[in-house]
Amino acid sequence: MPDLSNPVIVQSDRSVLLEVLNPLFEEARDTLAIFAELEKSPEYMHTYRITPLSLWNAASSGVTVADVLTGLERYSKFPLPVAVRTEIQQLMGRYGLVKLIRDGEKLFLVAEDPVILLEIIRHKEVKPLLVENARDEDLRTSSLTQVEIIAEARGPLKQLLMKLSYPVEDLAGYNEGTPLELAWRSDQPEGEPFALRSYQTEAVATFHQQGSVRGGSGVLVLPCGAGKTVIGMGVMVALQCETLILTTNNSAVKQWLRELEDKTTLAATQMGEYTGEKKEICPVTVATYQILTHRSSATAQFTHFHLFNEKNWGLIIYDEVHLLPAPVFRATADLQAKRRLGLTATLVREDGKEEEVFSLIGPKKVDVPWRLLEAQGWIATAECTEWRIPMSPSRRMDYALAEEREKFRLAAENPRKLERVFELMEKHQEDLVLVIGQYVRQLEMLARELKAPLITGKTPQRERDRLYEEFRSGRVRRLVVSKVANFAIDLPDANVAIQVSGTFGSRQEEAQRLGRILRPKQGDGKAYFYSLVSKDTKEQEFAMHRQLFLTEQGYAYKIMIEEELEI
DNA sequence: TGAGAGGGAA
DNA sequence: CTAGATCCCTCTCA
Repeated sequence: MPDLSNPVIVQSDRSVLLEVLNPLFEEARDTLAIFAELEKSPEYMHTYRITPLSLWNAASSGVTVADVLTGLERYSKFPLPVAVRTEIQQLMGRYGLVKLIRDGEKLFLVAEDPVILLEIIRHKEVKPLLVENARDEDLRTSSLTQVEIIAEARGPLKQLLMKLSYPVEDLAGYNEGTPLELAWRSDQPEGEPFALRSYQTEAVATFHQQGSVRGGSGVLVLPCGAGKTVIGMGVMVALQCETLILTTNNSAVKQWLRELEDKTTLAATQMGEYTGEKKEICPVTVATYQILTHRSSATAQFTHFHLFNEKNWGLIIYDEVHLLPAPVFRATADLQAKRRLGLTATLVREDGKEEEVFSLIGPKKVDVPWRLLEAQGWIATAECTEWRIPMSPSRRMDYALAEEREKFRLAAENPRKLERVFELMEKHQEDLVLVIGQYVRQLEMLARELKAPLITGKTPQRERDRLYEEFRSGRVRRLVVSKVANFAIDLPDANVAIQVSGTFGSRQEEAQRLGRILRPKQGDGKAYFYSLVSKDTKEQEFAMHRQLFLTEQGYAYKIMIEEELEI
């Protein structure tokens, strides 16, 4: 029976339309997020797509075909297209059709259905990954259900089978690594003893699975502010082994070390950093991705890959796994016998290598919904507004005549944004406001007009520290910041962010910037995020793409349109 | 030994 | 697609 009051339309190409203004929108969105990817999020109608990977990620975190189908049926206006129903069954059923298991030192690829196994081992790229006598035609009988593979081929085989649409369930287990004793510190320096939040405890347990082969590798998806570091440390405490932590930049390295020192019993001598600055190798070592991707100019070899073998790591933590660079994937393919924990706020990568994450780090284990955190008061409620601001008639003319590549910048630097910034400043006099933008020229102008300090990449660290401190103490209530805001985790919290320009459509960027203002606040506890874009321009289009991530995370954007001036 | 500038990379 | 920022290495200067 059609029920037109429902918010969802499922189409036979596996795309899903969701009405934003429908009373069931939020419920339906939270359901779709479990097994579908958000593709577009304009004001009134969001588009999701059910992909093989989104189904496999769901399957690996325990979601069943029945869950998906009933979820879709509950919110759908029309009966599910039969084709979609069968495709979901077939695709989702493929996860776990083939498994990797271990018997002593040997690794086997296993399938209950001999036909599937035969299809796989006949494949010419699979063949070289099997042990020699398994390649022999004569050994293949119609009832063959397992075949030995070369142990080193564990990673490459999983990648290859992913391409052939047979996502492998890897149950071959792990090396324990060198043991390392560590625990949470009971003597917290600052009052309250430290305790994991309930969803953090659950996340650790789901990853760990009491050390069984079902746990031990995979990705935890946690919204900004959910405490990724804490969960990483929780896994370390559960596993008690030497650990390599890989992260995006130097300040994140410092942050991990600070947190480890503050919250665990590890002694300072047991942890170190492996970066451009220092090359320490300790039982717990924190390194940047960048140092691993560095090649010697003479030999073009990766200079620091030896770090992976310097110690018998029992766990590798991939912080912000959506940013993990390609060479590190290659190294990780050879590390499949080590436990691997990926941490991220989103599975979506701008380079589209989501399948590599699934094959080589592991499938999604846990997805902590943003709404849970908000409901429990761990993050602030944010009000997001996009202001569409027209350009002056003369600028519109310039825009129309400009080269493709100049258009974006012309729109981004629309001087009429300044008036809106002043108005917002007026409204938020008592608040701590960050003005964030992409073009230094534009920001210099804004800083001058607002009489606020400016921080860009050129600002020396000392100067930054001083300004951060002034801001933190409230002596300075406005800061103008460039792209440094995307990376600097030491930037103090604010409760208002005004984005005057952003890059071409990076979803992560928007998220990082919003993350700046999401810590719970005093007062009305609310955070405000404003994005200023020039009306009817490329900038407006790119803004839509950026907002995808926030919509995915459960934020609603309010669109405000400024009136044209009379000519 | 450490700070700082300059260049290349992704 | 740009412009901007970061990181790593190397070199120089005290």
